[in-house]
Amino acid sequence: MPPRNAVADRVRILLDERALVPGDRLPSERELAAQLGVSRSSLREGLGRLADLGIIEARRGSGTYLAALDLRDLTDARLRLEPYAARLAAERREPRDLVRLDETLAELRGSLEDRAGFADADLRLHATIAEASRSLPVRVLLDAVADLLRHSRAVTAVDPDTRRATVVVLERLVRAVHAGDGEAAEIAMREHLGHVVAALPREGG
Amino acid sequence: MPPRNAVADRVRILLDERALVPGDRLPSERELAAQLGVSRSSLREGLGRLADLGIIEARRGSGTYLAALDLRDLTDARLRLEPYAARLAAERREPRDLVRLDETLAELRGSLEDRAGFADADLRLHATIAEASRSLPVRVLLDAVADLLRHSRAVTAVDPDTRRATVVVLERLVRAVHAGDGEAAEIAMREHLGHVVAALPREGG
DNA sequence: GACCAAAATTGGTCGGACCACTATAGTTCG
DNA sequence: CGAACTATAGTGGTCCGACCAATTTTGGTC
Repeated sequence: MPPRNAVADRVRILLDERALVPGDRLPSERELAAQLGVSRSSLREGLGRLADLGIIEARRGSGTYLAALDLRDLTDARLRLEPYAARLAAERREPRDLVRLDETLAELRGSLEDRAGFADADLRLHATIAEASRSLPVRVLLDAVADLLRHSRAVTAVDPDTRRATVVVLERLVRAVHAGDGEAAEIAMREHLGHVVAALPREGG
Repeated sequence: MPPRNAVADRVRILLDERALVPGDRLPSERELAAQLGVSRSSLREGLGRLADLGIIEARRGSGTYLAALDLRDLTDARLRLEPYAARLAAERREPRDLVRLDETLAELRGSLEDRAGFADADLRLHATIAEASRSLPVRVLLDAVADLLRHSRAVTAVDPDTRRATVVVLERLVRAVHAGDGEAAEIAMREHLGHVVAALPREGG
């Protein structure tokens, strides 16, 4: 997994807590650093990561602002990348990947009534698939996708029934990875993301 | 376009000049900063970007090392993403995108005998497509791809004839974007990348 | 109200200090 | 002589305070 910046994650959480919307201005770097209890240097390292991802935009002399993100575009991009990652994972996975996948699947089954926990386990499953693909580009790109996703709590199914359906598809995906069946894994992932698209909030009519 | 770090680019060039191979150790941060004439803080900002991309790996107490990159994996990932970007570009492009595409195409035609210049213009064309897609995820992801690509001079056709063939396909791509024909743009991009795959150096057999 | 200059605020860069960890060279001991 | 241990120097990671550059706000002037 690419290196992760703890400060970036904390900033993410903070933005989420304050329910900032695109265009909103973040607190100044000095203030944010104070609030998080880290130095401005470390904070800037985290902000830089978010800026590289296009999540925030810094304007010298003015401030740092939250950028807009179209969930449909993000899901469409995932729809192109992740089925490929699933195929690679099925073809290249190693024993430790299968163990992690099984564990994560168990967590998913145990979090059917816990939306946040379910979303968390879902992210972890996707990360494991990326890891198992043994492809640096895939890992880097899907890591960026995950970072973008973390900014939208709206991507997880609201009702438990939908979550149950999700688990069924993911079970099929994991089974395919176990079996080394790249084709089946790719199809399962595509179906899974198709459900994500369907659950997306409507827009513009 | 996502913010870019000038220091990261200079480090990239420096690594390229010294012909470092995966596993090689980079100079220490203090030394590298001195060589580039920037502060260690700024250098670290650039290195952080490269580390996020998985291009380098820092080991505390030991040093920073160049990671390995499988060009085939990278091209396969592009093959999934870029045709989609081309489709979006055809559907969403604005007049200024078309102007830039035409300019870049002209540069390509003029650099048939200049391998480095050709590679440069090629990268710019792909960046313009990403920009024209008007999709933040696509721009972020393809920007990362471009960063990974910049580490491999081996991706450009060696002989002028192949470059000529490349231009023909890219002309078709640009024409499709002009016409707003997403399907044709996607197909053209796929064909273009197919040629890239075919030109990849053989391995392991 | 319009315009302009000064001041405050903000992101960007810098240099230095210290910490945590590693690798290496010396030293000691069996 | 070799192995185990111990300084020691070197490395990336974090922090701090200062200054620079650009912008925004403020206050005055007409």
